[in-house]
Amino acid sequence: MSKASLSRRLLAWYDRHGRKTLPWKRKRDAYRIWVSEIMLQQTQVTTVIPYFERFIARFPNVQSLAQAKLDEVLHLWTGLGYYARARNLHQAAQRIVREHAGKFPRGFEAVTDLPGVGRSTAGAILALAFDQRHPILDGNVKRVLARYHAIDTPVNKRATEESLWQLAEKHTPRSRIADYTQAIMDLGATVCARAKPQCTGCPLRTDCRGHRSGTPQDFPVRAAKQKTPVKATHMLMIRDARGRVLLARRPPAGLWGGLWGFPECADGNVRQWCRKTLGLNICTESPWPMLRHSFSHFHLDITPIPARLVGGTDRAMENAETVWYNVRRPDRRGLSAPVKRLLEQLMSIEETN
DNA sequence: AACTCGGGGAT
DNA sequence: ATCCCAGAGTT
Repeated sequence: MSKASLSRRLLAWYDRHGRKTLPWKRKRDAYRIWVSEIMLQQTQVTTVIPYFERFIARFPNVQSLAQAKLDEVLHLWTGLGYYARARNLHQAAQRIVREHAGKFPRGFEAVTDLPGVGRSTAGAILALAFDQRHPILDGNVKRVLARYHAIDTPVNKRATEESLWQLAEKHTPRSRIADYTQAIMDLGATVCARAKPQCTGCPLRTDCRGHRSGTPQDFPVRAAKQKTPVKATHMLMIRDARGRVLLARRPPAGLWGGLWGFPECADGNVRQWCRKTLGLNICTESPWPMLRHSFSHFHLDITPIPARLVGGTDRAMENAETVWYNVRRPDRRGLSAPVKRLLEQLMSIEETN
């Protein structure tokens, strides 16, 4: 047994080696901490930073976010993934303005009641913003605790996760909660990294059972998952006489919910599908090379098919759900990563014309 | 308790 | 190519 508690050693390490210059730590503002915590769900810090900077520059406070159009919020989320986070963030901002007079709530129940905020994110926000004592259990904490206690049951199982919550609660100190919360995440992100943990520099190594086992990298244990299936789709890049391309808004929920994308069809007669479904006559050109887009649960093989509109533009195709998009002048819409990439390729073709 | 939901960095 | 990341919501 070590003399000092885990939290005490962790805080001493944090005072020397913690990350204190992250953009959302420039000042202790619940709004900024909330936005950062949502962006950081299942997303690495280095990926989030430029998105966070742009988002805060455009929406510096909860009022500006609440008043924004969803299309613009999704636009600033384009490429970040998990777009339900953006929809929930927008809706939660409106509820904070309406139900909490524009002030971020300080009660745990009120915070978890906000869409997109669960047990761990609520704990992190309240700990980091208001120094309230709540445990968190994100990927970093799971890894640190699973190694420290050499937990050999899968962490992605219910029972293990519940015991990890108990350990997280037990280790959370009575004071300096904000620093401790940042400290255990920083340790997990740097010293106690997923690969090649640097145990030499770890303040917990004296009584870490994972380190004692000799193979700390074997923790945490995860249940094997089945291999990801492959799906296929065709994205129709229909261009009119002016070089504009047809985009349609996807359904508000589900995959890429609320984002704008190309009409998609399965394999078959593309021209016939287009006439029956969209009421448009087109002539297709030779397909572009297939591109694979990988999700956590399946791969999507995308075949981009450029096509020309035959005949005039149908007035019915200009409405709230469809638009003839000018690739030379991108506007503020949410786009999935592959659609954004294809639009940029279309634009570079326009440039050479 | 198991699925669904993105994209990218690291390996 | 796989793994996993400051997880939450739905079924």
